[in-house]
Amino acid sequence: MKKQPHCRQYDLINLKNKIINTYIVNNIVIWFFMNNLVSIKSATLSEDIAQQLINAIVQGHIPQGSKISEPELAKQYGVSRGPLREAIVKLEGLGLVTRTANVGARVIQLNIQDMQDTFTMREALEGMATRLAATTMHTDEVNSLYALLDKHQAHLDNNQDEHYLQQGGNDDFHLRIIHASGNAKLIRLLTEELYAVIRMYRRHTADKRSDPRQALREHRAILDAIANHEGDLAELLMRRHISRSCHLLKQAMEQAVLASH
Amino acid sequence: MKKQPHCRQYDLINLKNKIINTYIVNNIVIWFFMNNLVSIKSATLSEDIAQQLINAIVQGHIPQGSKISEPELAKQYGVSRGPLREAIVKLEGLGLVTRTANVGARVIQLNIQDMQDTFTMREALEGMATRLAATTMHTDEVNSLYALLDKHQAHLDNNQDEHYLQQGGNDDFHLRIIHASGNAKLIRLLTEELYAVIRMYRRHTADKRSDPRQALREHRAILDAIANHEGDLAELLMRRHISRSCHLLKQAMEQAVLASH
DNA sequence: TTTTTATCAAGTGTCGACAATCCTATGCAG
DNA sequence: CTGCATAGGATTGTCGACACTTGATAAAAA
Repeated sequence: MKKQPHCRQYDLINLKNKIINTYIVNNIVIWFFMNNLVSIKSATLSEDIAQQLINAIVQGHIPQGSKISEPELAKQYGVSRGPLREAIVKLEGLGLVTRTANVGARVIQLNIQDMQDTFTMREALEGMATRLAATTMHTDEVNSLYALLDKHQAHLDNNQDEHYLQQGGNDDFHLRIIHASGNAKLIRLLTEELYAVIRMYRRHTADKRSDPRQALREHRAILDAIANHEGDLAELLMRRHISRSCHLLKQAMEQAVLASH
Repeated sequence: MKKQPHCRQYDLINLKNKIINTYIVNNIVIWFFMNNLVSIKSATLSEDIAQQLINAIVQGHIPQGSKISEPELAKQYGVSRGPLREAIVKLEGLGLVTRTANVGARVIQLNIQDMQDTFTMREALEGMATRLAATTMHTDEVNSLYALLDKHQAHLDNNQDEHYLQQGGNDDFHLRIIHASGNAKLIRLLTEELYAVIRMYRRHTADKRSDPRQALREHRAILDAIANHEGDLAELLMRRHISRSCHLLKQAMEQAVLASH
């Protein structure tokens, strides 16, 4: 078999008269063949392992507080310890594990104090993102967000698929506002680093206390402020919204602690 | 020579009737012998290399935008490529370098947009830290900070050693407020991750426009608000203070760009 | 019994080597 | 001269092996 030719960043290559479009985004290689997705994989093993580890930790397959054994995981994922260690270093940077020299890595232990600290940071950052979005967001993007909220409303009225809002749907609104801020640093920190821990907290506490209708009302108020380009108000409302969800999560965690005794 | 016994975390060991106190803090090993500092070094090579690389980049010994060659640096620091790679992964997490698969790492290129994005994040985070500090700071800590500002005032009145304020002295005030917030996540992000890039920006732009007396006045106003436990006001003042320094830095960078043409 | 010391397997930190990929230079065809 | 294909050196990604540390167990001393 002929050796595969080079695939460069955002490159269009011609392989035996077949047009293959190759993208490399964030070190993830994506192959299109005649506009159809052919293959998608990380360019390096360590990227791959890191992503798998993040998912495993967030979803609880690797329990919180447990020790991470390098030889064991290496065997499990079928790689050597080199890429695995790189992945662990990355997880340490994300705050998902803590490492001690000559001892090893340990998955973080969730607790109320840490959760509040995290949500306080999120409050500050996402509040700022909302303020920025309010000053720069275009009318069509605002309308698109209104349509998203209408869809959420429809989901609630039909009283079906309520899980959708609790899972990804609720995040859509937040993520799109964050991206609308246009601040690359802010986007990276909130969406790549902080959200891993936040999703972990939500995953591990079945927050049935949260009221989707109340959340939707707050989302509408925030979007109204953005549509009117009222940065101050938008930031204030977003901070209150996050602070409130933090409070609810705290109650759920306290209840879980009581139930376990 | 007898083999050295184990030195565990926060351990007190007895080596041939000599009392040696061993601390391991943040993977940095510190040895005391009869209350005198004997030796201090990182527990692992990668920690050591990472710290040296951070300093080299922040102080410009490794120029911005330059490519990082693993074999070259490994030879230079006298280590193998393994620990060096771990250090580079860490630097990527700090946002000091960007990595591309199969190509390598590159020191970030400073520019005005990135600087503004960074300072906007800092504004949000340090504003929140100031708000938290205003609600929790004790009287003695407030007085200690007033003493610090008086010292700064004395430095200014003597019109000597003005460099002290520009360098570390100015940061003292900010760092102590951040620590007073009591939010561990916030402290780590601001002091360990963000400040590396911020120091890099200040280092590479001789910001002679900044007026130490004005900065000192603003510091006093912030501290007054903290002393009165006015969280809202303290946050507002800190954000304005940071926004102003961002504006000055931007002017300096624009001037530097013009001068280089 | 209690405390100290020695021993040992498991795990982590580090290294050198090989395979895969990228970048540059050279040659060739048009 | 320009554009494309190929070849080569240099760099990155990955692997297996070895030295040192750790934590626990067993032996020895008080």
